[in-house]
Amino acid sequence: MDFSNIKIEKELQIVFMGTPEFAVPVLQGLLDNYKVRAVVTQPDRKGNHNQITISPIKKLANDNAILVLQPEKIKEDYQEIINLKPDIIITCAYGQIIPRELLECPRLGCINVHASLLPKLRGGAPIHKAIIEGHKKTGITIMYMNTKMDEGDIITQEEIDILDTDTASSLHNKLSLLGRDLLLKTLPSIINGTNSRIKQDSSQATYAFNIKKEEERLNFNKTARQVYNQIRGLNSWPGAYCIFEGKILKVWESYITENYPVGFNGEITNIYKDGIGVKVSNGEIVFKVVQPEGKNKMDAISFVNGLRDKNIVGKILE
RNA sequence: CGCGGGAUGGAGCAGCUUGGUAGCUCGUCGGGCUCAUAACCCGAAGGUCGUAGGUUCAAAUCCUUCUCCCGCAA
Repeated sequence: MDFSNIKIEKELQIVFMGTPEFAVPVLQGLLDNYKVRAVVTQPDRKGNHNQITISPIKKLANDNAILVLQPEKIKEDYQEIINLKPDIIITCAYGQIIPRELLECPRLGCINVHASLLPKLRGGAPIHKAIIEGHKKTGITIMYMNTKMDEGDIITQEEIDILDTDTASSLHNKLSLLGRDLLLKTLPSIINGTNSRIKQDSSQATYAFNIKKEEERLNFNKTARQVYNQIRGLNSWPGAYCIFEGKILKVWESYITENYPVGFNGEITNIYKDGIGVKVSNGEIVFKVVQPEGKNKMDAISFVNGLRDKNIVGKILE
């Protein structure tokens, strides 16, 4: 065994930038194999009431006694990172565009772990969009960063199938682990300079920008398949919703039936043993797990049981 | 102190304004009917009404404290 390489790697100055749960396995993988000099993550945010939410990455960094930096605007506030003289910066779902000065700082460059097969699905919500748009496969791309969103040169990619039963949450977890593995597999070649570097074909690019509130709302004029994809594509965050009697009703789980009910799109067709049937343009979808405004998730039957007027067949969801 | 909803048997809710024997739809268990059933009928178990304190003859209900959950907004 040649331990000299490992020694060099251990002495690398690695800075990791990331924020949500998706980046946690990636950072953990790095920690298990390398020394991480510092972690950059988004500032703490105020949640409900006064509760302050710190990012999962900050939590992990704290547990490992690693320096944490949380610039409000990385675009202006990056000198502290440069002062660390990083050899390489690794980002994964950080949440802000990294400025040129920082990109040009590390001798091995800035590399990013992105959850799609670039140039497809550039942007902040590639996992959600892959499911919502009904893609059959997606994957992980390890790439060099530039000043634009997910447009840098590709180092390596790995593909994964999207199952019909996948949700954004399950796909998120698979991709997160795949991202970790692919990064660890690729990193040695980046460190010794033997990696490949392929320009993206921007004419093939598609985009997956962050989900807007309006994109979370169900549209029952669409097909059962489209509604189904939207529901599982937004599970377990932020959730698809519709309006029932003036209030938000989130829908977490559903399935498609073979029925072709008559009536308006959005009309409640039936109360089944395991859910609420709703008419859509080309058939019927059944809501299995829902969540009324201000309440916890519950199975749809419990929701019906708790209603004052349980006779909701014929009512319209908007 | 960003805005708002909520905590009541295993689940989901009502009751609180106008204090006075704990209610509804389910689930569970037992029995019945049935070729059969997720259907129907009969019966039973199961709750210190989130925590702590206060007012009162009497508090799920009124007042105050704390904890936790959730929607929106960031």
